Amino acid sequence: MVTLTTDYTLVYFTNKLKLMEVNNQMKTNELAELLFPHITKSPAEYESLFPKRDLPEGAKVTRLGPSPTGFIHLGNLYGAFADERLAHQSGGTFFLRIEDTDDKREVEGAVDAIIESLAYFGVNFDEGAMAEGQLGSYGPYYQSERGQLYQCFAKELIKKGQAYPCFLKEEEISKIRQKQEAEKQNPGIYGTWAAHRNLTFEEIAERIKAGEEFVIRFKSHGDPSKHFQIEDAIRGTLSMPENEMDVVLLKKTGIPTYHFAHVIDDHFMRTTHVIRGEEWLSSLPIHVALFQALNWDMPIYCHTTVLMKMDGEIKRKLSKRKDPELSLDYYRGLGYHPAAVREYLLTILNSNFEEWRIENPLSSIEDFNFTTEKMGSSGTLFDLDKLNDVSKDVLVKIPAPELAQFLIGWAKSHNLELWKRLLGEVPSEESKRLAYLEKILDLGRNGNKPRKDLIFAQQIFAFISYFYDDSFDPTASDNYPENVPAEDVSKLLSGYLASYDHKDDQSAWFDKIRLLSIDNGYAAKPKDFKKNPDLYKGHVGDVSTVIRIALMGNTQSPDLWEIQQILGEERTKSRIAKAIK
RNA sequence: GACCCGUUGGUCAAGUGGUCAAGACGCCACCCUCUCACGGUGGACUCAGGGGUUCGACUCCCCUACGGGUUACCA
Repeated sequence: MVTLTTDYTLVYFTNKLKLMEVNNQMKTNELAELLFPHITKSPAEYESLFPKRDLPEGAKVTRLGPSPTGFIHLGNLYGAFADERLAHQSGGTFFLRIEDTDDKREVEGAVDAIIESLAYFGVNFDEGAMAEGQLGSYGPYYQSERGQLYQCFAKELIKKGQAYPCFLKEEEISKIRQKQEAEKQNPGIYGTWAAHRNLTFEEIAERIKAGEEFVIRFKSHGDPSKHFQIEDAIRGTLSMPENEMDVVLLKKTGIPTYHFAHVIDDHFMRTTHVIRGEEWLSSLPIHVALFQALNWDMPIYCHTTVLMKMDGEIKRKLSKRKDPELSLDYYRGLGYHPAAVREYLLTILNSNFEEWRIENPLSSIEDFNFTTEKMGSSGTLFDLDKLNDVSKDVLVKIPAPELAQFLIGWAKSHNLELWKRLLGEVPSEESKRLAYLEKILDLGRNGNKPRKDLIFAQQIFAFISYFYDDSFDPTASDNYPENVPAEDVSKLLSGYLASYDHKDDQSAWFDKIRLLSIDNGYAAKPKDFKKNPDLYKGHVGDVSTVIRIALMGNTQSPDLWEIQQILGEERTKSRIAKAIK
C-alpha cells in the first residue's frame, strides 16, 4: 500500500515536470521565431545539402582557415604542410576557408596574397577559396557568406534551450569583470554572473521591442571542477575541465565568433582533422560542448606547437612585429627556394623526416609517410643554420638550368638592376648570358662530391659576382698572403701571365704553377713546406692564392682552372695583367 | 591570479621500466686538399630540481621551478 502511494506521487511529479518542459519548449520555440523570423531553412535541410563526403576509407579532410589580414607567416605554412600532407597522402581533400568574421581586421586584397603566397611554397588546395573564385560543393568558403547557416543553428540552439540572447552592454560586462577581480573570481560571463541567462520571454520581447542590441550566448551546463579526457592526435590524451562559460555564439552583428563558426563549418564541410595552433587548446572545452549541444561527431584535433626563436638568452614565440623571419616574404626576399623552405619545415614538422631523407635522398616528399604522431608538442625553435644547411642539399639536387631560371625569376621581382645586368640589357644576347649563368652555377656541382655553397639567391649572386665585370671590383680585393712580399706578387703574376696557355688542361696548368712556385722560392707541395718551413717563403697554395685574388678578388672560391675556362682567355689575361703593379 | 600545455646537449630531437641515452644542425680538432666548399674521422656538450613507486626510472605518480598559451561581441 505504502509503495503504491509513493509510486503515484512519483508519477505525479514526473508528469508535472514534463508539462513544465513542454511549456519551456513552447517558449523557446516562440523565442527562436522572435529572434530569427527570417530563418526558414531547417537543420535537416543543411544536413542533406552537405552530405558526408564520398571518399575512400581512411581519407582525411583537412582545411586551412586563415583570417584575411594578409599576413601569412611561417606558422601558417607549417600547419598548411601538415594539412596538405595528411589530406593528400590519404586520398582526401584539403580546402581553404577564409575566416573573415572579424570585420575590423580585414585587409584589402589579402585573400589573393594568401593564396599566391601559399602556392609559391607549393601548397595547393583541392577546393575552397581560389584565385579564380570558389570551388567545391561545401561552400561558400568565406565565413562572411555563411550567415544564414550560422543563424539557423543559433536558432536551433535557442529552440533547444541551449542558447539565449544577452543584452549586456560593454560597460556592464566590464563592471562584472571588476567585481569578479575584486572577489578573486574567474572573469567571464558564466553561472550566476550571466545576468540574462534566465530572462523570461516577455522580458526579452520587451527589450527587443525597445530596440536593444543583443548577442546570442551559449547556455553552458558544464562544471569546471569536472574534467573530461580527449584525444589529440599530436599530444595524446588531454585532460580538460568542462566549459562553464556562456560564450558568445553570434555577435550583435549576427556574425559568428570563431568558436561557433569552427563547429558549424567543420561539421558541414565534413572536416575530419582540425590542425591548428596550440593557442586554441584552452578553448577546446568550448568546442567540445558545442559539438555535444548540437549532437554532432567531433573531428580529430591536432594542436601544433608554436614556433619560437632565441632572443638573447630567452626563448620566445616568434612575433609578427619584432621578427621579420616570421614573415614568408622574408624568405622570398632573400631568395630561398620554396623547395628548401618546404624541406626544412618538414624536418621540424616530423621528427623522423630527416632520417628518411638520408635513406631516400632522391625520393619525392610525397613518398614520405607523414604522421601526426611524429609531430612535436614542445616549442620548436626556428633555426636559420639548419635551414641553410637543408637549403644547400636541396639546391645541389636542382639542375643548373632550372636553378638559373629560379634565380632569374627572383632577380626580376626583387632586384631589377641585377636582372638587367644578368640578362636584360641586350635582348639578342639573352640566351648567351643564360648559358653563361648556367655554366657558373654548374661549377663543381657534378661528380660524387659536389660543392654545396649555394644557399639562397641573394647569397648566390654575391658569391658569383666576380664572374661579372661590372660587379667585379679589384680595389675591394682581399689582401695578398702576408708571407708573400709585394714584389713577389708582381713577379708571380708576370710569370704566370707569361706561361699562361688557355688550352692547357688542368694538370698541365697546375704543373706550371708548381714550376712557378719553385722558381720563386715557394714549395711545390704544401707538405714540403711543412717539413722544411725554413727552406721556403711559402708554398704553392700561397701562389695560387695570389692568382686567385688577382682573378676574382677573393681568397675563397671554387677551382681556379674551371673559373678561367668560364671567364675565357681574354678576361683571364686582362685581369692578371691589371693586377701587376 | 585561475586553468591548460610543455621541459632529453647551444638548437631540432629519438626514446614509452633494464640502451655504453640514436641521429641531424652548430662548434672544435684532425684527414683529404692550391684556397674555400664538399666529403671522411674523432671530440666536447644532455635527461630542470626534489620526493616517492620499483630489484631497477629519461620513461609511472606527487610537489617545486622554469617556459609557453588562454582568460574578448580577435582569430
